[in-house]
Amino acid sequence: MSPLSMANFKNLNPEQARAARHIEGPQLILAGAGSGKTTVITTRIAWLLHRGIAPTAIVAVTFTNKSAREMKQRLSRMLGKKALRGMVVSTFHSLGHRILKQHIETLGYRLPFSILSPEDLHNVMVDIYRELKLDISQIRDDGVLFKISLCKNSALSPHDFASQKMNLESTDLFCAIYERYHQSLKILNAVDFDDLILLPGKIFRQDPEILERYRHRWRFFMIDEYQDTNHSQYDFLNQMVCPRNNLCVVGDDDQSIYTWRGADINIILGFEKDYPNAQVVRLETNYRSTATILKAANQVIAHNSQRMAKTLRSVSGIGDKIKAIAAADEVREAALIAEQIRSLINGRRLEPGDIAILFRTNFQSRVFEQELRNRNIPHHVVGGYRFFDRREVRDMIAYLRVIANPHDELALSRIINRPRRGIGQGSLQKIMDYLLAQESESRPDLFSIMELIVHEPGLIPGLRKESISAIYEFSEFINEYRKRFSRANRLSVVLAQMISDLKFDLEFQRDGDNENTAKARMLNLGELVNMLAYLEDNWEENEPPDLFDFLARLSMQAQDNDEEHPRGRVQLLTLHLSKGLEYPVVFLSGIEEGLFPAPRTLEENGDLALAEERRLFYVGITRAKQLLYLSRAASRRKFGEHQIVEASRFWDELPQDCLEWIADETVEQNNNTRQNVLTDLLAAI
DNA sequence: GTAATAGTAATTTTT
DNA sequence: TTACTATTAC
Repeated sequence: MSPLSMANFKNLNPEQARAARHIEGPQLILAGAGSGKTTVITTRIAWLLHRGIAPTAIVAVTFTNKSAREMKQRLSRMLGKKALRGMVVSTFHSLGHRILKQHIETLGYRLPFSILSPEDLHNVMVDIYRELKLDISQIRDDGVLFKISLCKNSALSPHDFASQKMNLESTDLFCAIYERYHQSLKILNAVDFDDLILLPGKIFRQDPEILERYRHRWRFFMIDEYQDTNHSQYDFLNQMVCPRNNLCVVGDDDQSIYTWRGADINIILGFEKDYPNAQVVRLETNYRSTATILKAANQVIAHNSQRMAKTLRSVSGIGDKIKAIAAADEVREAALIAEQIRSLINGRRLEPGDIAILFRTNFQSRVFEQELRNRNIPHHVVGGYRFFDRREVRDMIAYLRVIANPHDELALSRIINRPRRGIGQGSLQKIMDYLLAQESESRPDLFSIMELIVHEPGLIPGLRKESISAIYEFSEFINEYRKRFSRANRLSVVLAQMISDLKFDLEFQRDGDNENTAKARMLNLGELVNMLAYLEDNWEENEPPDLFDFLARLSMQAQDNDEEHPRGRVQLLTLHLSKGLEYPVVFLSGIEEGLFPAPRTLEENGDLALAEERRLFYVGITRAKQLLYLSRAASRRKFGEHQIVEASRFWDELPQDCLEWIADETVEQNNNTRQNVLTDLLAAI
């Protein structure tokens, strides 16, 4: 063994070492929170390489792009970049995309294809509802898109899914919608997120030769966060792994928090049945948190009945008590937390970056932002209002999508009149009416119709002359840039050129933006250019990246570019996003009935949902290394109105002797009967 | 075809 | 409260 790997093993406890030394066959690592699983994974990969296994034979799958990136960084620090050449470290979705990029044509799609955003999918559904004469405003309430996604993630046929999960009369309707949905996607030459997993599995089944090629190349698989695997991922993976079953999975059933997305905890619970002779290793020593924090975590999770029993042991001291805060309302809650943070930074020599504020729902972040800003405490909202949600950014991405994939009518109709060029709703509707009247099998796409119109101005009656010449100029513009992008050796240069050609700055002024917002919007577009330049500079494949690669990256990595977790700032994030992260100080806020546990799932799914919410609580608690604060408000503004809220049932599940209450003076005063008057008064300030 | 206004609906969690 | 939609006036 090289001295390097010797040193690596020395730092592991016996169980960790046993897990890291495993090479062939199936292995299940049950890794409790903070038990050093990342170290085990990276050490095991080092061990595989040390034993002469080629990096190109290893695939490590993570749940988020962020953890993929971190794993890569850790590995290259340990072994050097060279040693990792050709190793796949990615999310399930990027892995699927990699395969589709090679083989999607066998399913009748063309390259490049588009990956549709939730917004695009909604638009697709609007058309389907119109066609079926259904009420468009019900799309959201029906949750059709959600159901379609769940159906795909469960690897069920629409019929099976519908008959299992819905009542009988809606089964046919669901199947009809499902079928139309896929026809639409096919016409757009586009896939949704779930297809990135589902379609590769389909290709494998349809074409064993392709599957065989991947089996030959990839011989060792490691899957992180296995408890969050869904059936479609399981199927995809299972095909590649067979028959060698060199599969090492790492997970913790207590941290399964994605069943609403089709993840099935039974997959990890059934691992030993699925893969007989599996080596099972339990990591129960926690190196992260104080004994007090762990005691709370253990006691909370013990309320769940269906779990692989385990208890985390602490190696740290007792530590401070858990601080509990009950504030008058959500503004006071945020203010108290901000004040605590201020004194932690001043008194305890903590950096803002050591601190995180966690919450159940995104909208809770606003008040915190406000209060932190008021006190000049540097902070950052992870994943909140996303860069990619900005209108101008989405517009520019739509341009790129049309240029890359001419069939992408969704993107095309988004930009056809942006900047305004005189092709308004009316004209677009006339064209679309004409299109929809064509036979659906052979119907041309919007873009080629536009070119036809130019040559044959009478094709669509009632189209104004001005509109026709605008259509001409627009399609010329797209064609010109399609040419430039395909010839360019620096895509980012062409993109910058295109942005300035489009004169978006003038458009922003016309929108009535003031000078500052217009500038900010231009800066956002500039940021898009930077991202493309960054991609070009750091591309590791042999062929240089094209627009398709850039777009894929944008849709799959939307949430985490390098700016996503800037150091040195208080981090604000949802509990879901906090999984896998740790902070010296954690504030877990809004622990109230009606908020956490979230009420909506409780109605539908009862105990199962409550158990998942509890796991989420457990995840939150175990993020903290030294100090944990739990808080709630007595009143919270909902839809602009104050409502009295109760303490969450989770409070009762905590060891009360570990809690130390911090008083909010306004709550003390509220013990008078003037409760409502006071909260209202406070809110008015 | 565009801009301004009034009216309405909404808050789980995300690759 | 905000954010999005539909209607109306220009």
